[in-house]
Amino acid sequence: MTALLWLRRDLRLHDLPALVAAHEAGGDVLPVFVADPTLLASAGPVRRAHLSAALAAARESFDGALVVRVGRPEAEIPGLVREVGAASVHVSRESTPYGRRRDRRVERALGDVPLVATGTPYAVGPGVVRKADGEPFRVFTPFSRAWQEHGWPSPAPVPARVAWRRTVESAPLPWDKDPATAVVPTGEDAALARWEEFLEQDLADYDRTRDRPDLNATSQMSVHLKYGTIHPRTMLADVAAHPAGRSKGAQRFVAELCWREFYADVLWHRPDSAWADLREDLRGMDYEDAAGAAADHVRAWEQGRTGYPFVDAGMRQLLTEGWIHNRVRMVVASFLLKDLHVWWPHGARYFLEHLRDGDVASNNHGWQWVAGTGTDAAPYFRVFNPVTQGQRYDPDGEYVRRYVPELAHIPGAAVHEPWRVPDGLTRGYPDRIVDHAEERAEALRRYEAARR
DNA sequence: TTGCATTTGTA
DNA sequence: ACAAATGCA
Repeated sequence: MTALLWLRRDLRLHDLPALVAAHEAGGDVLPVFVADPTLLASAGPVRRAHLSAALAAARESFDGALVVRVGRPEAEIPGLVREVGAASVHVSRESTPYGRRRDRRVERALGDVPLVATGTPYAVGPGVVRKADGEPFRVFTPFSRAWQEHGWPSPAPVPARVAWRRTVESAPLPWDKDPATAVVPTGEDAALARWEEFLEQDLADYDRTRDRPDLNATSQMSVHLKYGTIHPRTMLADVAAHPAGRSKGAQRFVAELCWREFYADVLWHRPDSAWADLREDLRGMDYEDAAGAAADHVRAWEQGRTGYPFVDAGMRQLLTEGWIHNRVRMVVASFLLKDLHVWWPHGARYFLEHLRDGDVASNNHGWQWVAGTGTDAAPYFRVFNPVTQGQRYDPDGEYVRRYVPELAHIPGAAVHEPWRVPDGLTRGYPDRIVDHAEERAEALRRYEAARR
């Protein structure tokens, strides 16, 4: 008897309840990944290349047994079940709108063979934490308190001596590596190695260093959470057992993990919030046409040529590394939304295409947070100043100079305002495409008009 | 009902 | 200091 272990965003061996369930089914286990053309279509070359590398690493973790198929899951999974005579298919429960629809389709196509969901990619399953009246939370802080009080189980043990099924042909991994991917190690071993490094070097001071993109002090674990090369429950257990586990830094790190859980919970309750404004009263807001009148502005934003160095450094980090520091994500998002008056889904789609850690729940709700259309009250003051943000969080200008070579000749914090430096704009760096003070006022006007 | 909290900007 | 909206207990 064979149990299929269908991996989606769980490319690991440790702390994987669905693997425990597949093993306990009693026979051998066949791990499979289905490369779904629908999901691949929304991913740019960086994410596809990273997925390919993660699959290659997972195949090693699974002792060579991982089978990869390319096609629609509702065809590939039942086909593989027939091919090997599997009695059950085991997965982690999915919580995104597309994933939930897909799993319903696969369940129907499987007929009598059960699709068994065990666990989720979260410490607490989306939909579980509720207010006293049973309704979901709409604000992060109360959610995080209830989430902490609810708690989570210990990491799941790796079953001893899993009998991997090996008689099945696998498709080759169909995507090429790209230069950016080579610099970010992937796979379960790499995830654990990076995690240990972060615990040792940066956890204790995380509350003070996390907002500094010049320091490389963040965990860089988002990509590992995205592909499931580590489970957040493992991370929470390691933080709790760490000497600095009760420090301000550790508390802050746990809060960041909680943001991920909160946004998955919001998406669980409101699948439409992936691409539509949660706040209905702001749905009539006046936006610029990103493909029409604002096309030149949008292209400048995408290419990192807005004339605002902190914004441009972030957008160039995205293009070269497939990743942006979180503080800078908020600043570049605010610039597209509040300075260029473009609707947030345009930015969210661009991020998902280019970010190697692109995750619908975290990414799109993060964009809604910046837009002020999301779950938070208090959007009225949420217009980031691209210059003062740079001066505050990149105080020596090192982050800007790292990504914007046309400004490398300007020392110190002066790099944040090259238009005030005599030879600041002489090496090909553009002048500001808009005046921030004017556009901030315009954004507030549009916000007020929409609410009336 | 009322007090509290809110990844910020400008004065 | 204050802006000034909203969810939550």
